[in-house]
Amino acid sequence: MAVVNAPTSSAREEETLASAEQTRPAGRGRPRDASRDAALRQAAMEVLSQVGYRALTMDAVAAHARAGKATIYRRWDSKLDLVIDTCTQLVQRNIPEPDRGSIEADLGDFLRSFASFLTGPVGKAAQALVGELPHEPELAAAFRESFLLPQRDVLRRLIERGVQRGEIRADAPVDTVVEITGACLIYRLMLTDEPLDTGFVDRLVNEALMPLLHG
Amino acid sequence: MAVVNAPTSSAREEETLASAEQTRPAGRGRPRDASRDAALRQAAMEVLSQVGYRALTMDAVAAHARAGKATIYRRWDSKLDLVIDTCTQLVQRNIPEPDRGSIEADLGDFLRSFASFLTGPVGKAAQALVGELPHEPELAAAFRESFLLPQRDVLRRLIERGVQRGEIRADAPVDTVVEITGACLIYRLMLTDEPLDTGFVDRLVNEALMPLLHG
Amino acid sequence: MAVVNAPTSSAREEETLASAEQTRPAGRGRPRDASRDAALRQAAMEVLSQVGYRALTMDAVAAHARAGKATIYRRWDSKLDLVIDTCTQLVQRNIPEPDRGSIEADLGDFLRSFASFLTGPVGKAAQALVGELPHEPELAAAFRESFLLPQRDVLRRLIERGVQRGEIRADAPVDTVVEITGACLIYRLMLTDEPLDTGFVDRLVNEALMPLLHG
Amino acid sequence: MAVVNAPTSSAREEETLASAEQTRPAGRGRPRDASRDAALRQAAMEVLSQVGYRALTMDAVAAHARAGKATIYRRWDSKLDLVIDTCTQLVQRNIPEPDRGSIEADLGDFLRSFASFLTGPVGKAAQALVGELPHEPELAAAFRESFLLPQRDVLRRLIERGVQRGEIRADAPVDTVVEITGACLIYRLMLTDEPLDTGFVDRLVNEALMPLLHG
DNA sequence: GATTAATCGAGACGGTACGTCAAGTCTTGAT
DNA sequence: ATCAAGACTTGACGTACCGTCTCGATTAATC
Repeated sequence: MAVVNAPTSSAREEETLASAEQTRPAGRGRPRDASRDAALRQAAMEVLSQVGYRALTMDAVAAHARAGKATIYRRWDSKLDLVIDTCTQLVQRNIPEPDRGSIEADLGDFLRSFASFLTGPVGKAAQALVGELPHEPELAAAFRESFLLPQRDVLRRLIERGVQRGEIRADAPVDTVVEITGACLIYRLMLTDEPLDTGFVDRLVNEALMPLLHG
Repeated sequence: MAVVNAPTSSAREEETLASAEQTRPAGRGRPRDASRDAALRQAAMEVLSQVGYRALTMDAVAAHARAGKATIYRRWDSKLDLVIDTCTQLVQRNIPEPDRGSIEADLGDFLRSFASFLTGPVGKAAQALVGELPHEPELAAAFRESFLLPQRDVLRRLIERGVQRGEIRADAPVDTVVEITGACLIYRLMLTDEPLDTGFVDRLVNEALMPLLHG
Repeated sequence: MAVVNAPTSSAREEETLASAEQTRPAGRGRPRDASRDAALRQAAMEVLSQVGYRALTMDAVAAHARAGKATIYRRWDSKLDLVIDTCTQLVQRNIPEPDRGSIEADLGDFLRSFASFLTGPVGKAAQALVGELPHEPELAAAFRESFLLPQRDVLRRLIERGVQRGEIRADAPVDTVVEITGACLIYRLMLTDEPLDTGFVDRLVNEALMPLLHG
Repeated sequence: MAVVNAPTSSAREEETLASAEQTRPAGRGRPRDASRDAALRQAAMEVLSQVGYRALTMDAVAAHARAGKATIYRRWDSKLDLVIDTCTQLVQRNIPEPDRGSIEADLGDFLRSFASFLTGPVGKAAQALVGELPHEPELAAAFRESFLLPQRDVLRRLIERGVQRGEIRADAPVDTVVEITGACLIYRLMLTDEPLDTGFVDRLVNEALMPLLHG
């Protein structure tokens, strides 16, 4: 998977996609125009959320960004690579971690903000990638690392703080609650035609998460 | 969306995809060979589960079924249409409804069998379609009707029988439990690299569903 | 090459296309509808003179004649076969042989009538076939036998009568004159945009044919 | 009709096909690879003379030239267009104009070389196009301009030199002789199974053309 | 009069070529 | 070495046609 500002040939697969931003060694010729990165990613995002992954064409992205296709392929190896990087780029540091002293308040805050984030263009883009996951291990890894894990980790920390505060019983099924939470958000986002809104989040917290945690 | 054995132009969109099998009004020419329907659907299923949706080509399906491409396009409007119909066709009547007199036993039975069904080729195919849902309203409707609703309905009936038997408190959050169940299955199937197996199902029932129902 | 009213499998290649009309042995089932022959030939002729050989489709011919394609293929082996037979059918007995006692009058009469015949639909059809001649030996043979030879023979007889009457010197280059005549008619018909009309025929006779014959 | 190195949309129909070679206005992208033009034309010529016009497929031409089909369609609008251009390209400057001081020698020289040219692949290709002439006015114009007119013009000049030298009577039917000559060559080339060889040319000159010119 | 078999229109069938379009690579001149 | 532009190969797309086959419905000759 190509990495922005790194020679395509360099293999640094072990790194996280998130830390992809990196500079070319030094170079003798004209330096890369960093503004093209942003323009291309934005173009990709626009096209992706408008027509979906399958109907996204590299020519369309190039045209949207008034760029040449080579300028894209100099940065990313493939259409898939471009889309992955574009999406993960946006997820980074978009996950706030509330700490208001109450597990119920923290849960609500976090889920509401995460839900509204998923409702945006990133959510649409993510959905477009789901179909590719089984046949693209790299994509699958990146997807989990960028979309699933961070949300999971924040959530787990929230709950653990609640445990330490004594709000939650010690033997609460944390893993299960975390999984349920992620699953329900994604489910509504991608499969159901029901809204992923505040009402839903509140109901989820009150009827499922809190009861399970309180035992 | 084209319907087998009905002229493509005929609009009977209101019907369920499941009941799609239908005969042309009268027709004086050579009738459609019903065995081609099956052969094509099977070929589509094979190719789909082998290489995924994006890499599935109509030529490959045609070759697999020893059919001409026109024979495919006579029945379905597009690659997407073929795949949708092929999948929904398979989901029908694959959902058993256990009734062993105990909500816990019924839940376990049902989830185990549904999970193993999802793990099969149909699940793989379904995943390939998720990315298209936002841009294909018809597909979305068919998907929900075939994949989501039947499972939901069976589950709800299971729970309601439990309520009637007095196993479950009357004010249990049935809708939420139903949604959680579906969401968790799909989540594991499509997004996580963790297995959708018996252990997972049992844990889900014991740690989440039963507690929520018992209150 | 198939022959009307004869089983396709019967090989009677030695016969002239012209004598193609022939009856099936006896047969037990429903007899061929002779009126379909004519309808199909006429339909073929119409389509051929309208859109040319390449753009002629069997479906179009069938539709024009309100016939099924099988009804065509029962009579002719292929598109080419149909067209050949249709054309040669029309050439037969369309070549009058004038005998007014003067070579000049006979020549003029004959060429005028032949020219007007060529100007009709048969000429258009014939032109459509020229491109196939090099790759279809059977067609080439039929074409020569039906289009070229009869005209040549009549012409040669006309000239020989002139020789016998003493109008023409005995050592006139008859073969060459005959060839020139045919060549010039075809040339104007197929390649030139100049008309194949009475004026042209008269000029040909006066400026070329008669001088050559008189020496 | 498309023109090499000119955008297909540009309408410069008034120009001769022969002068078709032309450069795009300025163009900032990668310029057309001129070597592909030649490779494609040669491939077309090879396929054409091997299998004929009808059996010529664009895929075959592309494969022969190791080119993509898009590369063909970027230059020519259709199979017919490709073939026309390929042929007319070859005719240009293939017509020598002998001047040995004697009409008889000049005629013989010219006809022999033209006949041997026609006997080659270009002649075969030309034949394949005759059937399309009535339905393709552009083709017809190009065909006449490339195949018919140049030969006619050279011939007429030959004869006129003979007139000026006093070899030929002033009132010789030049037009008719010219037309006869072209007609007889084409006739043998395309319709007859008799050879278009030296013997035929000599006979034509001796028995028809010279007598008509000498009166 | 019932049977039989070949015909009829209609149109589905396998196959092949069509002309279009997208992915990813390469080549211009210019910066 | 980069940029925009766009030509390049490859390969799938969905359409159209050929020649074959299959359906129900005629239509004679045979039984």
